Amino acid sequence: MSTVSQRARTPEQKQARKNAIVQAARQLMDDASIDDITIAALADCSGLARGTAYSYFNSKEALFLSVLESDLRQWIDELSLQVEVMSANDARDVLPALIGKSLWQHPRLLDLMATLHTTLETRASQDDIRQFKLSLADLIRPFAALIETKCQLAQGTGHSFLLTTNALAIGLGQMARPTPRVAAVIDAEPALSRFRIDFEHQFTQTLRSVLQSL
Amino acid sequence: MSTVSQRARTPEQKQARKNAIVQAARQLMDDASIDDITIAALADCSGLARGTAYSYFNSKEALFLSVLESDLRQWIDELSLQVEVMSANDARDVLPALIGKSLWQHPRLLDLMATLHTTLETRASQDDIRQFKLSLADLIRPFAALIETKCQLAQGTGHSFLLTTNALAIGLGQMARPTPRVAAVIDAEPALSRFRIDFEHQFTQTLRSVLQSL
Amino acid sequence: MSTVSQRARTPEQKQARKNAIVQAARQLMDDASIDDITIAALADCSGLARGTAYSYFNSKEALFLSVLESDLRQWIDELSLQVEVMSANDARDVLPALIGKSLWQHPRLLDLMATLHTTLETRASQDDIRQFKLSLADLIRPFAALIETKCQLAQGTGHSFLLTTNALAIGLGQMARPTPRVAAVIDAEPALSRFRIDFEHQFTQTLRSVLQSL
Amino acid sequence: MSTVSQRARTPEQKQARKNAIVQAARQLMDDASIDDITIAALADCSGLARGTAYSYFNSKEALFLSVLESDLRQWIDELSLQVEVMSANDARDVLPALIGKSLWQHPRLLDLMATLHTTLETRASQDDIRQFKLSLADLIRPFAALIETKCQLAQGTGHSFLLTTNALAIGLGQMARPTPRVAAVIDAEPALSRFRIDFEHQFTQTLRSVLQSL
DNA sequence: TATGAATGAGAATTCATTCAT
DNA sequence: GATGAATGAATTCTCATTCAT
Repeated sequence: MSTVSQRARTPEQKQARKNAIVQAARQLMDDASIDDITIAALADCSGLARGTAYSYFNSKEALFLSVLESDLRQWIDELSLQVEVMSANDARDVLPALIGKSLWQHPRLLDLMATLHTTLETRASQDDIRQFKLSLADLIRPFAALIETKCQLAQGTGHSFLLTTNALAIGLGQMARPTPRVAAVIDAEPALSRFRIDFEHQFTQTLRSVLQSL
Repeated sequence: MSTVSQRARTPEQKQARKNAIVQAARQLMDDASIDDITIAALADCSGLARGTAYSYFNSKEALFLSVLESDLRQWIDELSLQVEVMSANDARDVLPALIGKSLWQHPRLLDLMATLHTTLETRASQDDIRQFKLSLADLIRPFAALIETKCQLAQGTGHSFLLTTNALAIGLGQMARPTPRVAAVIDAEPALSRFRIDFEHQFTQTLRSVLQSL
Repeated sequence: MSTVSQRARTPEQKQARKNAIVQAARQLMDDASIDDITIAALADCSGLARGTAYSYFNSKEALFLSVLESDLRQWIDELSLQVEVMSANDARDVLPALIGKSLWQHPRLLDLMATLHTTLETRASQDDIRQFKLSLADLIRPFAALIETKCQLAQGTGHSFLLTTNALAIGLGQMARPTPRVAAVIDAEPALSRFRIDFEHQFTQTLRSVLQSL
Repeated sequence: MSTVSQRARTPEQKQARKNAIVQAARQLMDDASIDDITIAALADCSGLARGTAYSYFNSKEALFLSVLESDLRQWIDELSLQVEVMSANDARDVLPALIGKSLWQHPRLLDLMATLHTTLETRASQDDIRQFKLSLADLIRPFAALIETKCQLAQGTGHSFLLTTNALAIGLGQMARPTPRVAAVIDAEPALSRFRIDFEHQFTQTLRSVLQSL
């Protein structure tokens, strides 16, 4: 539970407040799924009042859309740095594993990506959706371009590649991180061993194939 | 709204009841998401009482787990027939498109697959999960084997292939079938045209690459 | 807090349940305004669970619409008996005072009538409004006819008379029964003595004039 | 959205501010009920900040009490002019229709009058209530006197007449101006045609009877 | 088995008002 | 006086599940 300054007046302070709320959300996501995180908990955790969250976000969904955007931005930034220093020879070989590894290390991002279509975009307002998607598009564009360059892909192929990346992150992310109860079942039944999934391996393999064929 | 006989006594009658409920669930899924389908509606639609559903299923989740199992069984059966008559030469080329097309024609299946890890397995009891997963394993095994044979894949690769298939079905299925509100946003903003996704194309492409490299 | 039988099965028992809830509402209205009565309190007072109220009424508003209908029915029944035994000579003279007195003795009815247009009909669903209004029409028709007969009024005049009655009940009812705070102000300021209103007197006077001129 | 000068220092400027807020309230009342008008909207519309409204009014209720007072003052002034030029012969005949017509043309006033006892006086502070009522008394006194003179009524009868006027304005005003939803129900059901009310007619009739008998 | 009445937990959101600046 | 960020109380309604009959 972090507390912030008294009252946000300047745009910077306001942004700081937004960040504080987003940060609280991140924290809570370590121990609970989005559905189980209440605005009350969020408020407590960020040291603000229940209603204050709503001066910064239109809804719970808008809030988590913001978390996703911010997490995604960080992730892409991180990755971009690594991709940029990559030799063009390696890129096709190394990129899939790099992404897979990175994704696996960002379970919150995997959660958010899976929740996006299921819950977030289902309940958010059109305006919030639009804003999020436009930001997302801006975020993706240069990254797709960078990948195209490094991997010497045809124009437009970068987007397609990221699309598949996203689909796999959602699908494999869910399969590879079962809830404790599901994990217990899988572990207890030898016949279910096939359902124990190695995210990084599976993800990398698939993405590598995709990249090969582009 | 179908009505069934007064009282199910024989195992056959009981199975008929189960089927009736599953059938009602299928029907309702045409117009609503699982979350929006209430047990009350299910009861009405199957001509039974609210409580009766609980004589046949332990929970709402267990019920939809049954729907998924049943849908999946049908789907695999259908597909198996088509794969079996496939010439081994074509298989690698044709299989991905075949699966993609078929999946796209079974939106209910796409919904169920996406809901499985998110909701169904999260809330169902361990027993129900176990039962479902064991059935699923039985269902998949011969299909994976068939694919391995037809496509001349190494042992175990069939499973891996189906894993990827599943991940893509979940991820791309969600992206390619936005809710009306999301679709409206995408359609209204030229900058978002990239988010309009051709499921069959994207799916087939990816799966073909995967198959190629196995 | 009254408790009722375990489970309402027959239509009679169900009606009894409805009545019990309505009765609880009546009870609570003695000490609080409709706005201040929560469904929770209502449930407690009727010995039922929160949700149960909603199997009998679609909304809080629908519930109070029922209270109003029932109170009105009783009131009209009572009054009808008295009007019926009235000599035709007296009727025009006596009716206004009778109504005025009776209304004054039914403060809950005054409250409900005032709330009807303000809150109840504003928030209830169309269906609930329709049902209420149709019942109301049925309730009023014979009463209006009775009045026409007794007071030897022209056809249709009874309705008009009741309309005015209603308007005065609403308006004068509010003015004549100020909240404690308002009453305190009026009592403390001599200049406001005119705002201390004798409901029965004012009501009767006005209604008598109206009746005279019909 | 009107904007006012930077800072009110002189009493005139302060009064101007108050007027600006009252004016904004009037504007917003054209499209929304008092309950639906938020202080935020009021602030926006008057070009002031949320908190500033509270330098001029103790509460939302006090504010609308001011609107009512001001509207009532204008209305009485208007009407007084017309009554003053009335011939004493006509007065009794013409006054009810004049008031009815004028009231019907001031829907905002009807709203405020209906809200007065229901909400405004219920929630305002004693001081605000006192102040309002005293102003009201001052407002009414000369008008009542004027009516007494013109219509040759006994002393004190003018007040009584205005009392009835108020009651009818409240009651009939509500009945004659149903919300769209209620109107839809009434229009759709032939059995409810009696609930479609002609305010001016009903009001004038009743008031004329009252006046006759005074 | 079948029924369907009863249960009751659970949480987002609004908005008048305050008060630090 | 003016501002507007922060506050936080307060409540309806849904719906999966149970269990008496």
